[in-house]
Amino acid sequence: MTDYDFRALEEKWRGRWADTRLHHTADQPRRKYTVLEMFAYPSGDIHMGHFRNYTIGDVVARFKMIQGFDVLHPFGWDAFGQPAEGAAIKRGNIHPREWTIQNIETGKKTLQRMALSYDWDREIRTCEPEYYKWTQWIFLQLLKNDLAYPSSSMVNWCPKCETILADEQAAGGCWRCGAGVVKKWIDRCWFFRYSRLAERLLKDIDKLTGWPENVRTMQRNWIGRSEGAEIDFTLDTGEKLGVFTTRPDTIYGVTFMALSPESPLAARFAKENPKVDAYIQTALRRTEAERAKADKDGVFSGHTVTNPFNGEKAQLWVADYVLAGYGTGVVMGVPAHDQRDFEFAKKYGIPIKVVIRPPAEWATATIGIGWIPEMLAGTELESLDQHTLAELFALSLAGPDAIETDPRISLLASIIQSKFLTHPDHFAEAFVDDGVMCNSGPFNGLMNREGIQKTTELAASKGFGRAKVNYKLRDWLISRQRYWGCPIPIIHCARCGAQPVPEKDLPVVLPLDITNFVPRGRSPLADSPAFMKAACPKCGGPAERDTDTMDTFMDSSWYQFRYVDPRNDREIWRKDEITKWAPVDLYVGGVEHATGHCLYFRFITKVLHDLGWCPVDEPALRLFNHGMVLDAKGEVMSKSRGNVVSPQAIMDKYGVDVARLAMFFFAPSRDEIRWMEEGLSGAQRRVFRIWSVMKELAEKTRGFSGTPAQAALSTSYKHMRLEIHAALQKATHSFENDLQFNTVISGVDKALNAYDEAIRKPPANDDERRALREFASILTKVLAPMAPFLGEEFHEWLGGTGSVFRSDWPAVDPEALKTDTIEVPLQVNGKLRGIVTLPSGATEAQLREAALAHDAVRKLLEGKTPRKVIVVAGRLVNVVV
RNA sequence: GGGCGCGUGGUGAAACUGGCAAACACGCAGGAUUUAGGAUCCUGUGCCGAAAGGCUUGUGGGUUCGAGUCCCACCGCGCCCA
Repeated sequence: MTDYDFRALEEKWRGRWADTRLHHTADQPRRKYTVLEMFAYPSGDIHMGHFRNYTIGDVVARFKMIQGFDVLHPFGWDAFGQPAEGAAIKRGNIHPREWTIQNIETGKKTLQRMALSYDWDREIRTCEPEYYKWTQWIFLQLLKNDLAYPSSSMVNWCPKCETILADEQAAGGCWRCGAGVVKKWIDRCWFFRYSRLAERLLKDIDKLTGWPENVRTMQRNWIGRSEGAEIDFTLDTGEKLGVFTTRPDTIYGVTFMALSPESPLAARFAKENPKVDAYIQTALRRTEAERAKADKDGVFSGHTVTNPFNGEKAQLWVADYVLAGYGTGVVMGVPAHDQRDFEFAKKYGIPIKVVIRPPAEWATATIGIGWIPEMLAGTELESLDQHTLAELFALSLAGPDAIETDPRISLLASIIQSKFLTHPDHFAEAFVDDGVMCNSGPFNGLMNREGIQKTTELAASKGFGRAKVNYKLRDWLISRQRYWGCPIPIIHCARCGAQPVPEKDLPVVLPLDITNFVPRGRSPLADSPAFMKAACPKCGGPAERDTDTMDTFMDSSWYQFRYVDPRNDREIWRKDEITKWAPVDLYVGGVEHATGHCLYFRFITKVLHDLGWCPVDEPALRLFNHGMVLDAKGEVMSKSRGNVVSPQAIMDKYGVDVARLAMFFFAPSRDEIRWMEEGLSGAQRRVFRIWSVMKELAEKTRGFSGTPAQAALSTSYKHMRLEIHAALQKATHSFENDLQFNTVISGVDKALNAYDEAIRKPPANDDERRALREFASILTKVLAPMAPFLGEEFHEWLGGTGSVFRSDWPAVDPEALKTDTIEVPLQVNGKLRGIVTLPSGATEAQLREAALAHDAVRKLLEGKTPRKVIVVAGRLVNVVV
């Protein structure tokens, strides 16, 4: 039976923490540590994923507290967003704000139960004017520094949410509802010049040594830097048409050009050609996924372009495999050397012109030559053997250029040119590898890698092209046609155009008297005359407010630093406050934010740094991605599956400490875990055991303190001491580095097992009593970050005054980790054949001697001298026969 | 298709810079105690084998005195990007 009563324990310590303001942030930190978990979107109550995320951060925060750091560990709410409107529409009688606040209150209560060491005085909520005033202020700073601009544009549009999405939110379907994303023209929307910082965001990834390698790679790919050239083609209307390509070496292979359906030029052609118009209409209604399909299609625009390198004309098509975001929205079609162009050309019978000569093996294997002999019937090439034919064929792909080397090629080449190259059916795929340039005028014979440079140089010298770096990263479109978000602080005046709201007039308050949130393709704010009506800040004349609200990723792009001075209404924060706490030392959250939030968050940090508001230009030194919490079958928990485990129910039944320990023991923090009930009973048993051990120890060792004399301890007490110091070492390392709390707990278990073994014999002297006391003391400290209530209670039992989190972290005693003897495995030819016990200090010679004297080893040696004996000091001996 | 990561007992997992694979638990089996137990304690538990012994970290190669760990190929799974 146990008298462990978690309810009483929790109540007692929660009260003390409140009374002593334990989690209050220091005003003047000496040694600071800032730990942040990604804040929560308040939808319903806190779930298991949150529970895991936040307890992981809490362990580190509490560990740092015991170590004597002044910790900033705050929490807030990502409180704007569409689900609030969805709930309002569905239920009819609740306002998004009301729904949000209710959820925050519910969630906050749960978090407070979870014993998280948050300083709630610093709580922030992005939907409150005191917060979003500064979101708007940041917008104005961006505008002032030419980092924000208005535009009309073809945008990603989610037909279900009826709003614009940024590229990263549209990839693979709407990030929020999953619906297929289509394109739509929007007359007025705001962009941030993300691309202007692309190079810095990329380069500084190198500085993020505390970030997981996969996130760094994902960000690099996302930014997608590519080097190439921009070549000006001439449209038949006389206009220039700039095309970005990474393969200027294939410029002579251009047989067509393709425009993305969302490009303004395509829109223009649509007006003069109904077929083009019809195609664009269809294409824009397709989702990204549909557009990425294997079967490429397009329509001839009716126009041609001229290649400045050779004056050749190429048809200009509109094709939806060309994405608006790539370069200028035009690609040059080189079917012989690009797989997508190849498929497109094949479908529409566009010629394929080889300009990089593939090796013979490739040509015969991928193109196939079986069709050739038929064409050669009746010519002098009729009797060629397969091998020669293959070689000649590969050479002939270079066309007339290769004629001189062998007259037979001339004939074959002419067949190839006339029959084959215009009938691409024979090709199986494009040749995309490196090779020698051919059919490329002055560049013939160059390796194509070199050709990339040479063609670019030629274009530059002639003025029709230039070297260029392109990024996949597009500017960040932040306008959303939704109600529940931060209003964009812009006033539109018929005379003066878009004018920023003066800083003194911030915040532009989101009106609360809106009742209809049903998406109609425009912001509900447009229907509020009271909100819309404004005076132009420039001319004072009648004007209208911008109807849109900002992408909620904007709210979360700067919150990390608002915690340093969350109630400031005069400036975003006092500069000395941010200097105290920035950067974040540890940021904990899910990997799903790798390229979205985590990149925005870096972007805004850099902007604020450049403007002098932030001492660092990277927000977080270290990022830790925890694993997901799945159900017992390994499936994602969701309401629709009906497999949701609620942290509330677990805490009701087992208490917070048990719930936390169970979670930690399942797997390392970075791995996904399956939530299984057995884990809870196991954790509960462990807590009962620790409770009774501690109870006994607190009583029996009262009055003892200090380090026991190692020599006075019996073997089992020495071993107990070794295990508790090993656990301490493990904890010290793990709480700081890998966050593998499961191994810390197993270290505790091992120590407890060693204790059970030792205590079979009652302590024989005061040093053994001291060892027991030390054991209890270390156990308390190791446990405290993970199970804070137990930590506090045990600390008190051991006579500690004040909180365990204001005590100190014990040092590992190297003496305790030493053993008198070591067990040395003996191997013969790498196979384990025996174990000898030797004194710890045994020399290499002694190890060698002991090994060779060992029965099993001698038997296998059969009197022969070993060829070699490998002795690894303190580890093992391997005898090689 | 490209990039990254991961494959270890019945289960969750452990293994520092290559050095006794399976720590620590869960489960299971046997025992003790108990009015009882889904409580507690003890013992056992990778596989094959009666044992001696042999085998074992997805599969196949390689490097090494020695490989879960390093290298190559393949299979399977996951994530991200196309």
